[in-house]
Amino acid sequence: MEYKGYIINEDGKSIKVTNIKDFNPVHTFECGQCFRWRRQKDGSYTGVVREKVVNLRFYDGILEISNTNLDEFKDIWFDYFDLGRDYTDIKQKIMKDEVMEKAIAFGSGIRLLKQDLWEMIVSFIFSANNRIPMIMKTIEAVCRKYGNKIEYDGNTYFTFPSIDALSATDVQELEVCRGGFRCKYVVETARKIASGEVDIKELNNLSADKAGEVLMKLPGVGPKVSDCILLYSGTKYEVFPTDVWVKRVMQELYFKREASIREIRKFAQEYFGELAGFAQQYLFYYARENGIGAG
DNA sequence: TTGCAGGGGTCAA
DNA sequence: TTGACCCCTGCA
Repeated sequence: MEYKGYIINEDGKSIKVTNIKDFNPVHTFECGQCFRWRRQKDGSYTGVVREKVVNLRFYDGILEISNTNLDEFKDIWFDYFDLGRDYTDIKQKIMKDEVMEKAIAFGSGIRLLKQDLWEMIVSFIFSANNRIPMIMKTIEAVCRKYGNKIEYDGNTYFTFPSIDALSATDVQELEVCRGGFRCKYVVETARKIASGEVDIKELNNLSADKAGEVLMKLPGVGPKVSDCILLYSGTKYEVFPTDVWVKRVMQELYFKREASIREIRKFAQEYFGELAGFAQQYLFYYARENGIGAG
């Protein structure tokens, strides 16, 4: 069966998608954009997306996804893995200098996942002033406590909780998930969205700046978290989330001096234009994995 | 063993 | 513009 240029075989348990380019699961799942994909001993990745648990492996240009089928490929995975986008072309366009050449070579298999907007809002509120392993633990605990149970391959997994589930809880209860001072932001945010005070369905129709303004009405969401939410939900690609790592790599490799977050964002958005978000992801992964600016 | 700094920012003063 | 902030890890 062919679907939008990909040849897909399904056997009732899994699908194999051939002709996948510009994809490497390590680059994609370890580049800081997602928190719920876990590397298995055999090198495959298992993750929860929407109501599904799947296991994924990649070899010889073949993307094999277990516990799914062709209908779900069309409905979920094609968009989720951004398979309609030509990353070869994107990379060429943002490879403007030697820095980007190195960063892109290093993370050549990064794809920006189109993840659930609500899940990104909560996840990146938890990310503020926090470390990745800790963020993952907290999110997992939140799913365990407030999500729905899914059984797969002898293990129990949990879906990401609904807006209603988190708006109905109270801060003290959420705090057992070890989210610290961010818990009050998450509960308040859930309530503002549930009540309709902040409308997150309209973000697609707004400019990136306006969409950011809407998101920043939510407690715990500032410029950086807002950019992450927009980028990793596939809502806007011209944003340039500037955290401490991106700040460091930009200072060291572009500015050659101290520069403010504001200045860096502005520069990047002018330099990379509508593809700034992609550039950020290669730069972030390159900086963090190589400890650029850390010493 | 204990103690302390600091982290993929945001908020409030 | 600057400190506090939950919790945890790394390192004296």
